[in-house]
Amino acid sequence: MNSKAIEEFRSFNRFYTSVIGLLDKHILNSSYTLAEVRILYELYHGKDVTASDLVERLSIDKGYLSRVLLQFAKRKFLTRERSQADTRVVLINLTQAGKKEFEVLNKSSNDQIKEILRKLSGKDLDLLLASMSQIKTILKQKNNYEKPDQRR
Amino acid sequence: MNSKAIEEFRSFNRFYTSVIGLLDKHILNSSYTLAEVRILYELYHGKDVTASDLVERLSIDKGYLSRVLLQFAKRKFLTRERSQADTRVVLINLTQAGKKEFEVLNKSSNDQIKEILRKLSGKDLDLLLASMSQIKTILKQKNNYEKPDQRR
DNA sequence: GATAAATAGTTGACTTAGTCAACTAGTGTT
DNA sequence: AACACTAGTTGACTAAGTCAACTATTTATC
Repeated sequence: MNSKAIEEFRSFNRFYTSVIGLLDKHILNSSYTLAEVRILYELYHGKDVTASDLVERLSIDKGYLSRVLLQFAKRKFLTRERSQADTRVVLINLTQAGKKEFEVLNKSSNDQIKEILRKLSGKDLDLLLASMSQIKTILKQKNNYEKPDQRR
Repeated sequence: MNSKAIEEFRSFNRFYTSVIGLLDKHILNSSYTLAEVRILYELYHGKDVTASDLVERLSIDKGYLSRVLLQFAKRKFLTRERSQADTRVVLINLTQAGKKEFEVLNKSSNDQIKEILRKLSGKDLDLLLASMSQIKTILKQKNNYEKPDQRR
């Protein structure tokens, strides 16, 4: 099979790993774990999110998650209330403080990316976004990256 | 500024993070750390590599690296000899066993990617690779992802 | 040419993120 | 009612990575 293609694919992966690494490193200066940021992201973008939802979406250990959520609760970033329908599940929602916290992180990430994009010409920016969209649609159609394997 | 662009960029990053995560998870089944695999990769693709080289290229802690290299040396995956020119530096090279070890890992990764690419039509494959190359050239020109900040 | 400053790599001590398994409490199934 | 199953918590642990101090050597400065 086309080993050139494989090598190019892997070359891109290495390259993009370092891109993501750079962006992540930036966020990590904000004294939050990557996992924590992702959790905040999910909570910010959903309502009545459950721990199981997060476990599934983020492929994170539920024990670990439980502790992270406990920390967030202590810091008043979120509220947890038992579901009426099923009292085993806890519905999680960000408080105003939690939303604020996420927004600060989010803005900082946006600013960093803005800085990167600002350096590009309009044409390059268009090309870049088109290429990204292209890759997403091609890889999404056949594979299921969205839902990684279940975690305990 | 164009906040749509930022959101698309970030959306791609999230998506590709999960792609890479999936690929990495695969390698991680091989009882090697990601860092270890990268180290093997660098050693395989270069000769007389030094610890400092690796620290710079992989943005890895030199203490941690030192221990990983020690393990590899114990397992006879590599040789370390003092440089004549500068006796502080140690020149690292993979042994046959080390090369073999990397090749096994490498083949396993290749097979996994082959599996992904196999599902694509020839046209999609071309588009995919073209998009990847596009992204690389656009992002590389203005930013320096290749050389992350120095580590101690 | 001696002394200071810098660099390569090692070591020890430690922290933190994440894992694993066992457990409680509640729900669905027969 | 008994059984299996799911949601979430807790305790015990480990691997990965960090940080700082140290040795040995090289380079720069006076």
